[in-house]
Order: sequence, then C-alpha cells, then structure tokens
Amino acid sequence: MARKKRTNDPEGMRRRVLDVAEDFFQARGYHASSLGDLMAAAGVTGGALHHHFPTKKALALAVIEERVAAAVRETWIEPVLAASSAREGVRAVFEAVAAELEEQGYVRGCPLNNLAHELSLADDEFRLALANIFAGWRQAIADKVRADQTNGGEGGTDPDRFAALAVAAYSGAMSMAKTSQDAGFLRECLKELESLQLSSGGSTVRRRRRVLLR
Amino acid sequence: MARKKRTNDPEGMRRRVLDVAEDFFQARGYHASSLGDLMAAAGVTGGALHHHFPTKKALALAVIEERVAAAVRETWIEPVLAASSAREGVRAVFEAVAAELEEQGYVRGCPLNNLAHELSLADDEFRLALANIFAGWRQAIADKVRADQTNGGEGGTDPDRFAALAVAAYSGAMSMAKTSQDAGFLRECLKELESLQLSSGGSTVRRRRRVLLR
DNA sequence: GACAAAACAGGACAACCGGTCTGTTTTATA
DNA sequence: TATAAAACAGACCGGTTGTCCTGTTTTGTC
Repeated sequence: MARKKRTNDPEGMRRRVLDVAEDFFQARGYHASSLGDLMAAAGVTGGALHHHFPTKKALALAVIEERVAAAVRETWIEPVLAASSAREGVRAVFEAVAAELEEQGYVRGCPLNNLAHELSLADDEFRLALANIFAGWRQAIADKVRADQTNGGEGGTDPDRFAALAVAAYSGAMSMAKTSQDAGFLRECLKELESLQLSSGGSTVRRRRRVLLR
Repeated sequence: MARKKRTNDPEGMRRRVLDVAEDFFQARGYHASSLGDLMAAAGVTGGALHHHFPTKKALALAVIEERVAAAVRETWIEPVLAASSAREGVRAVFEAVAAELEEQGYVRGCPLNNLAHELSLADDEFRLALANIFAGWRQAIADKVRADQTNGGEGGTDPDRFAALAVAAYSGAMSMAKTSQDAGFLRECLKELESLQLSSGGSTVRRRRRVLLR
C-alpha cells in the first residue's frame, strides 16, 4: 500500500481558494455562495480554509482587495494609461470588453459593481474597500485627462467629471448588459458618448473661441 | 376578559408584506433577508405569508413586478413624459433624486439595479422581469425623444442610444453614490452630460440648418 | 534530531432557513 | 343559518450554513 503524502503549499492553497471564491462571488454573489460548495470546488478542507481565512467576511475582503481591484486595474486602468488619450482609452476599453463578452456568449457583469451592490449597505468595511476601488478607477482616468491637457488637448474638460461619467456609463451599461444578457448596450452607450463628444469635446475650445470672436 | 377578534383583510395583509419585503430587499438584498425577520417586521404569521406568497421567489417576483416597476414609473417615466423635452426630463430627474438623497442623508441605491445585480444570474424568471423594467424605462425616454423630434427638436439624436446612455449614466452614478454614500456623483455625471449636450445636442438642428443655408 | 509553529484534516454543532402541515376563524354565498 | 372556501394562526421539520474544535502532519530552526 502506498502511503499518503502531503505537501504543504500555503500560497498555492490560498490562491486556489481565492480563485474559486472570486468566481463564485461573481457568478452567484456573496450570500448565495456557501463555503461548503466553495470548499468542494476548490478541493480544500474546512481546516485549511479556516486557517487562511478565519471568516467568510475575511475571504470576501481578500477577494475584493486582491482580485476585484486587480481586475479593474487590468481591464481599465492599465489600458487607459497606455492609450494615446483618455477618450481613446475609454473607447478602447468599451470596445474590448464588448468584443470579449460577445465572443464569450454571456455577461456576468462587472466584478466591482456586482459586489458593490450586494455588500455596500451590509457592512462598512466592505463598502469602504469597494469605494476605494471606484476612487482609484476614476482617478486613473482623471489623471489621464490631466496629462492630455498638459499635452495641449482636452481644453475645457473637467477631469473628475469626465472620469465619473465614464465609469458611470460603463457600470450602468454593464448592468443592463448583464440583466438583458446582451453586450450591445456597451456599444450603444459608447456610440452615444462618442457622438456627443464629436461635436463638443476637444473642439469645445475652438468653437467657443469662434463665437467670442464674432 | 375581552375576546380576541380577527378581521380578515387580505389586500391589506398583502400590501403590508410587500411594503416590508420591498424595504428589506432594497436595504439588505434578497438572500440576506430572511422570511422570519420579514414576518416579524410586518407583524404577519407564517400561515398568512404562505397564503399570499407560496415561496420566497414568488414574493420577490411580486416585489419586482409591482413595487420596483412602480418605483421606476414614478421617479423616472412619469416625470420624463411630463417634462418639456426628453433632455429636460432627464435633467430634472437627476436633480430631483440627488436633492432627495442629500436631504435623506444616505443612499440606498436604485431599487431596480440593486435587485438586478443580485438576481439576474440566479434565475431566468427574475432576470426577465428585471430586463422588462429596464426596457420600459429606456423606451419611455426614447419615445419622448421621438416626440421631441416630431415637434422639431432633437435633430440628429438617436432615441434608443440616448435613452440607453441616460439610463446607464444614472444607474452607474447611483452605484457610485451608494458605494461612497455620496449623492454628489449624480450631480457630477449630470453636469458632464450637460456640458457635452450644450455644445451639440438640441442645438444640433439649428447649427446644421444654419450651415446648410449659408 | 528535538521542538515549536505553521499547515492541514475532518468531524461536530448550534443557529437558522424556507417550506410544509394541521387546525381555527372569518367571510361570501345561497 | 348552513356550508364551503378563503384567510389566517402557529407549530414543526429536514436540510443547510458558518464557525469552532480537536487532532495530525509537515516544515523551518537551533
């Protein structure tokens, strides 16, 4: 008979739990995800789970601070910072996410908004952690607008307002996309946003100046 | 000893249950609301509850189809239809809700979005009911835009896109407002939306006509 | 190799949940 | 007033939940 061996791998164990928890919390939500199912899916025993995450709340907090924040960073902040301008970055992200969802065939929604809606009112610690991610998201976009402005673009745009609307439009569009299981709402909102910006936006300064010079 | 009397009031009983359920589901969410707490808060026994709503799902479905739909109708659809134009209607609702939240002192979020995020992926019947409310919401705004257009306004605006963005911006702004407990995001998004529409939007027709007549 | 701490295993448990069931009272109808 | 259905009361139950607890194994350190 072969003896059973065990290899301690705390980091790997923790990662596996977070992987499954991230997936469960987004697909089923926090309250609808039982630790029993989670343990089974992750192949983890109760003792191990409790060792790394003493409570369910601690697990969710880790998911928020590590995974949800990372998701926002990867799908939004980094692409926007890498883009040629804030507006172009926002456009590219809308487009990329819409394309990804259409290929995927279903819409699970925005990880941040999903948890924010369920947990913001339940617990202040949850709420604060989620609000911080929203703030970082907006700030990255606003900073990009400011960078554009020092480079001579985006004349009359208020960076914080622009960022707030970009995040809001995305969040809301994703909410409708999730509820209708139709990624098209992302494209619709992006188009409307662009059609408005086309006639104002960067050219605002020029037009206003023209009016004044008459 | 006074004898205990009972007065059957099926409609009132049903209304009281729905009142509490609507409140609970918005404040705590569906899964976090136990029927026990709900019964206690409504002063209703298990028998009565089960008589009117056989399952928790049936109760939630009634809340969605009666209360949430009514909330959207009252705070959005009716004001927009009564406004002088679609844009003015959207502006007025943003303003009114922001003012109401600021006076109230806290933000519980949009009833529709709250439940949509938690229940859309859990059950298709939930999802469909919620998607219908979103659709009616958008359609009311889009219809108003079309009415504006037959009255000579809103030249190049795509009604459906405009409606989608209006709903998305509101939903997303409310999501941030709820998470940050700050109604200011509604005002910020409205201002950005207006600053874009000021230079394009309703004046598009006039400007275009002027260009054509030159 | 001794030893303490970390890592993990797995059972146990009390609280709670939603749903069911039986029984009683009210009410509409005739 | 007879009667059946609707409206309501309240106990009950099986299953689930998150957490705790007691052991055992692995691992780093001297």
